[in-house]
Amino acid sequence: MVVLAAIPDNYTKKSTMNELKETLKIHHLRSTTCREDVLSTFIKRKIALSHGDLEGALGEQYDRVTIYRTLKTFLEKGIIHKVLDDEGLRYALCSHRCSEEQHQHDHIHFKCSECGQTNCLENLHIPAVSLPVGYQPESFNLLIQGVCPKCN
Amino acid sequence: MVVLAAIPDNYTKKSTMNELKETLKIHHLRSTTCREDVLSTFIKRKIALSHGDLEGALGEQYDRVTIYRTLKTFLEKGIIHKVLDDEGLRYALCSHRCSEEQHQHDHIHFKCSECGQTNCLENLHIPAVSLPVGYQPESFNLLIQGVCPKCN
DNA sequence: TCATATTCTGCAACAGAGTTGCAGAATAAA
DNA sequence: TTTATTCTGCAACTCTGTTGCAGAATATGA
Repeated sequence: MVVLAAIPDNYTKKSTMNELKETLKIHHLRSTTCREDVLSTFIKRKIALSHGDLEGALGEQYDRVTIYRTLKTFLEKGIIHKVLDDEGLRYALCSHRCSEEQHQHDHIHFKCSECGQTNCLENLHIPAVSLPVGYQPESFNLLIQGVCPKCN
Repeated sequence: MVVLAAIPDNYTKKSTMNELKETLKIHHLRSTTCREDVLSTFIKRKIALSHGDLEGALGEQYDRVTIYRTLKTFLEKGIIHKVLDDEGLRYALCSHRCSEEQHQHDHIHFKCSECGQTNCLENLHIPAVSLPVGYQPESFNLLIQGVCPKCN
């Protein structure tokens, strides 16, 4: 079955189209050009995107509201997740297989203070934190700010 | 010298007033009733507050804009810091001695999914994360979501 | 205590982010 | 191809946050 992270970099347009449709289908969403374009923008750019970024990329083709609703739907279905830094809210693809029911909750994000881009650091674990008595943790979100390899 | 975290719970109104004025003075800010009230709200509530929270508490006494500007000033002076979760932006007192020049950048925040309150967990360290080659970290921000001792 | 330079506040007006209702358009499934 | 369901665009709105400016309040030195 299709997992987003498995989509190769050098995909052909046709196979991508099928992958996109497939991904939407898995999450019980209708295939529409807007959803395919939003999804494909996330896949191509590989970084966390704000609503503004998407509006910049697709704003002439789709209404602001539609993009908002697409993001909201993708969030609910577990296709993307929120990424927060001190500049505001962005979204990034869920690399692990998430769904409406089950969502991978631990994330490490790295925000570069030079280029401003935010990436998910996959395959990294957040080390255990020993919390004071009484605190029952459910999810962890680590935001690291610094300089990324490209800008280093 | 006065450190905010050192202000006792059972302070008298008068001594608090002096503490507040003192704190503002340390950071080279004029004492105004708005600033004192905002500061004292943070001290009393002990949790991270949004602009909306403060407007709810002080909105009849002060203009929206003034509260925004007070928060901005406090941020710049290192009196408070930003706290982000998936619901948005809040602010919390800096417990360590921060200033305009030097700011303690590593924070652990705990957000309770029951009562919705967010606390800073002082005295806790974020464990070392081994980043991929090329990433140069500068600051760490860990948001833990779960159930707090009060709601447990 | 008073005068003055500096800083703060409130108001008005604005920009941007995000939401809602509704009618018409597009999709999936029979 | 038909039909039920879902999606989209439009209009209008709320909420958050910002800016400019004039008048008010504060700190400082005399």
